[in-house]
Amino acid sequence: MHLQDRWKLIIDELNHDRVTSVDELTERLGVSPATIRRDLNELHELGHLLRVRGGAMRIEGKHFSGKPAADDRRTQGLQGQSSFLDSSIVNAAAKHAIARTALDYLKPGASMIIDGGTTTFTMASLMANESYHVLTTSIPILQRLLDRSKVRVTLPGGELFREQRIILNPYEDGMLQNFSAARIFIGCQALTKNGLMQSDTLLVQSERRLIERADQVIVLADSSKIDAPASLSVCPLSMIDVVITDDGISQAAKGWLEAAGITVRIASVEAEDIKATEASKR
Amino acid sequence: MHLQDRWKLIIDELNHDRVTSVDELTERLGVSPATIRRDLNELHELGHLLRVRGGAMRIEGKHFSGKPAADDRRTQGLQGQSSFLDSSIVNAAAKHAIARTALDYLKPGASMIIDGGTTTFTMASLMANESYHVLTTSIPILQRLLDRSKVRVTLPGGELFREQRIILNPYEDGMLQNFSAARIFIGCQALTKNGLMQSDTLLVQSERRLIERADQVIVLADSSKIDAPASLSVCPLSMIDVVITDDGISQAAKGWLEAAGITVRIASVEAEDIKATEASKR
DNA sequence: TATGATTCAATCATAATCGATCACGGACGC
DNA sequence: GCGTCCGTGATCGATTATGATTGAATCATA
Repeated sequence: MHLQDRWKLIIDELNHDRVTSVDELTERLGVSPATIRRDLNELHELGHLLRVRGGAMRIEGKHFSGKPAADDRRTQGLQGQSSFLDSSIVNAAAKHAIARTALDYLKPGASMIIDGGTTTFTMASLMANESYHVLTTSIPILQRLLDRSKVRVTLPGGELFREQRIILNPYEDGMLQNFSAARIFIGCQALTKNGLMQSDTLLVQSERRLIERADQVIVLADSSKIDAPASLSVCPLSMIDVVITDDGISQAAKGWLEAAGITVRIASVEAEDIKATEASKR
Repeated sequence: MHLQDRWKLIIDELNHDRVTSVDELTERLGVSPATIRRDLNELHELGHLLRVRGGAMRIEGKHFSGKPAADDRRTQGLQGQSSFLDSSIVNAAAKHAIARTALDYLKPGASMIIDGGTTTFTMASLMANESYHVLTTSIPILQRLLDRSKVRVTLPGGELFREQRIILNPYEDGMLQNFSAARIFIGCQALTKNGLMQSDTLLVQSERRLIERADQVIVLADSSKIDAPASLSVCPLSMIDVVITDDGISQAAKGWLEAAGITVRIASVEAEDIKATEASKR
């Protein structure tokens, strides 16, 4: 019984029952309450469930009972709403590693833009409570940052788009005009030779604007996104500075990314371990 | 049997029965009356039911047939927001009645501004899913309106102020400039002859701007707010069009409000229902 | 208005749960 | 073989929920 197996079973359990308890999971998974608590806390941190006293509760909007594939694909586009059913646990691990690696590019005092998306959402979840200044259009990320007391959060004005869970002003820039960020962290539907791709028109609009306000563009994309199908181009490769991905990327893909002048950063599980080690030394 | 389970069962019970008693819940859930009372009080404070002597009553217009999801989301949305809802339980019934009465002033298609605050938050909770257009600076209200698919929600851009849970741009109007609302629904710290009062400088700033963008100003203030102490004036009485309060308001206060040209609307606290409830139990 | 019954909030004692910490044991590389 | 590292389980003090008790408040009835 490994960590990933347990996590999957816990999520399954919550997809079935609205709430579950530490005791129940202890019995069902055959591990100690301490381990269950650790798992629940971590899953809570990553936004996959809601920790409550005595157990955990499902996050509404993450429950797709019975209807497997079709729904899951649909939810992939939803900001911060991906359930474990969308992508394999392995993929989640990759996203986690990528998000952690992205943290290297933060430094206290810096301004940054964080776009909506599952990986950037994970990144926001892992962010330390430091004196960052974050601009985001994503409601889930806003919620995540609510309890980081040192993080300044700015929202551009606009209208709420429920499906994407973003705030967007189609007509003017509003707050954006005054905001200038050192970096933008951005997810995507796909990354191809044509550039950064999305499949949602609204996202394209939103992201094009955001990219303009940042000096450096950092793309968070797990390797399944590379050369994946998507219809709309947000920006060409030439505008991208860094791509953070996992070790599933092909040499060929790495090649044409670097040929476009992009720094390709590979977040492996080992790299994550190293980071954890370094962190614990301090 | 944990808190979340009990709460769900209590809400289910009310969805089925409209009223329920402490005794009945005690027996059905197998916990002590003390726990039931605590639960009912908390649920009342969170706006999920109406506490009455001996038990609890369903909030009219808040019946979520069969599907637990709707209720769960509400319960969930309130996690970690108890600091936001720190009003006394005594006034909760009044606030609820006031919020309900305020709904009379809505009509589909209308634009409105909803200010932050406990009473306006309750109002947003009770709002039907109609084609309203709402501008708000309040994060909790935004969260509440997330699942009202027909309601257009607009946010002014700006920075997050955690303590007040609002988005505010101290320097410019942003989206506000383009927004024009038929009405603004606004809460307050106090309502005196000097006008609408707050005690938080940020709120004053924010509210002054909002009031300017609305044709009609509707104040939601339970009677304890009348002539209560507060230091900062948001606007004079002359700018207020309607005050919705409960029947605890004194004749004198009603007098000087009406003398200022204000329509005073008194929301009945459903006293009849409560009496009928108790009678039917015996 | 007076009285008894019921309900209530406040208080305290107990039990459950939690997070932090340490110890054990297997996996892995040297 | 040997040590290091990570995940797990166990322990302990602290926190939090629950249940019982009590006196006050509220209500129904006379």
